Amino acid sequence: MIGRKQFDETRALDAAMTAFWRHGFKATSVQDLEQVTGLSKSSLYNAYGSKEELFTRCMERYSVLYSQRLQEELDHPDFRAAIGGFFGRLLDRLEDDAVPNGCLATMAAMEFGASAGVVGRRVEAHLDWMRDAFRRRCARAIEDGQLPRDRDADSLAAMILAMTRGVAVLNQGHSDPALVRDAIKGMLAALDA
Amino acid sequence: MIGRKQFDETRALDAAMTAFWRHGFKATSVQDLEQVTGLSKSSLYNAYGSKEELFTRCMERYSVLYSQRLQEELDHPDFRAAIGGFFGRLLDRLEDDAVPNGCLATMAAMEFGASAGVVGRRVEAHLDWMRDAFRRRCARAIEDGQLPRDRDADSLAAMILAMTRGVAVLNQGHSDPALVRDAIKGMLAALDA
DNA sequence: CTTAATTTGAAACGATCAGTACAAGATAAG
DNA sequence: CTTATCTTGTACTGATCGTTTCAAATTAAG
Repeated sequence: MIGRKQFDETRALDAAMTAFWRHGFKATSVQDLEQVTGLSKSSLYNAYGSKEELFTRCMERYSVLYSQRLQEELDHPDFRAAIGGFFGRLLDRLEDDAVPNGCLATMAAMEFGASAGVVGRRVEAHLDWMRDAFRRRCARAIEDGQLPRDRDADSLAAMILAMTRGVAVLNQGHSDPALVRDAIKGMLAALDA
Repeated sequence: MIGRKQFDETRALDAAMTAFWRHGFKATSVQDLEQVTGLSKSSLYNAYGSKEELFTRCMERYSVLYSQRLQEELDHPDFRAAIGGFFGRLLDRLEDDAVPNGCLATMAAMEFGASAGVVGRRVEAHLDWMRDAFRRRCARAIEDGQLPRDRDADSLAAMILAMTRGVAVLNQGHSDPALVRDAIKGMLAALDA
């Protein structure tokens, strides 16, 4: 098929995102991307420029589709319900077979590190953005008395952020789903005390 | 140089481990391994069999050199000091420039997943082994009254395990070392309450 | 000294990698 | 209908991938 563009860029992006998410950046070849998107090399390079640019587009899309939705849970007025809801939905997603295990952003963090490259900067920005959402929610809980006044929103938010990365690793690296459930349960119990 | 073996296998293993740790499995080529070990392909393949076998040897060595040492901190009779000591030493290591960022086991978990392969099984075993150490320490704290009786050692241990993975990801994916420090601080505060 | 065992360097293996060149084919504007 | 523009399929690029082969070189045993 030739002439005007034959495919839905968003649909192709989703397919590529899933492939990266499942296997990582390096382990996903351009040939793999051809298969999952149904496109040819020419179309891929014409539409996205390079494998790395396509990956960053996938990270953007991942943020919109998954991270943003999760953050909405934090709006719940009850702090405990907000955090519980966040991790509850995260847990649902981790156990959903229709979606890959682990977390694309966490995978990118481990594979690219805090490098000077485009991806590294995007990883860092993603972490900052998520931490900020947690921090705001914790500060609000301290303000309205749902958390003791002597709690520190900054460090609490950093811990919650670390937990999101931790459960992603456990979900990716261990076949027992109860491990992630227990970790979340343990965190919620610690927050309650 | 030919005849009897010309190199120290352990020294070569350490060099390979560091390279894998720094760049990941796929991103470390056999050519890279030749460079950092100073050995030729023949010697590497003669000594270790394959890249993947060499990697599993590196994981074993990593366990001995780093994870075991960390677990010794858990022996401290005071629970809070035990956990604080564990994460304090972990933090020291993460901020030590002489050692790569992140964590080899966490990297392996993300790169290989809970796959059927040899590495995947080793990742799972590593997680089980660490969780067990935390669980035993928590159970002891519940028994001797340093933790409330209604705490659950299983889920607490899972949470602590998740935190170890989480801070490794943050250390790898963010250039600000304060982020990891804050996360640990937040966890210790939550455990205290 | 002879012989068997072992390690090493060099070269090559086919496969796969990301990326490109280019012409054929289709559309849209005139 | 003509022409300019854009997309796509095919083929190919040089580089690099992990691994193997093999003979030269050295040692250890008989």
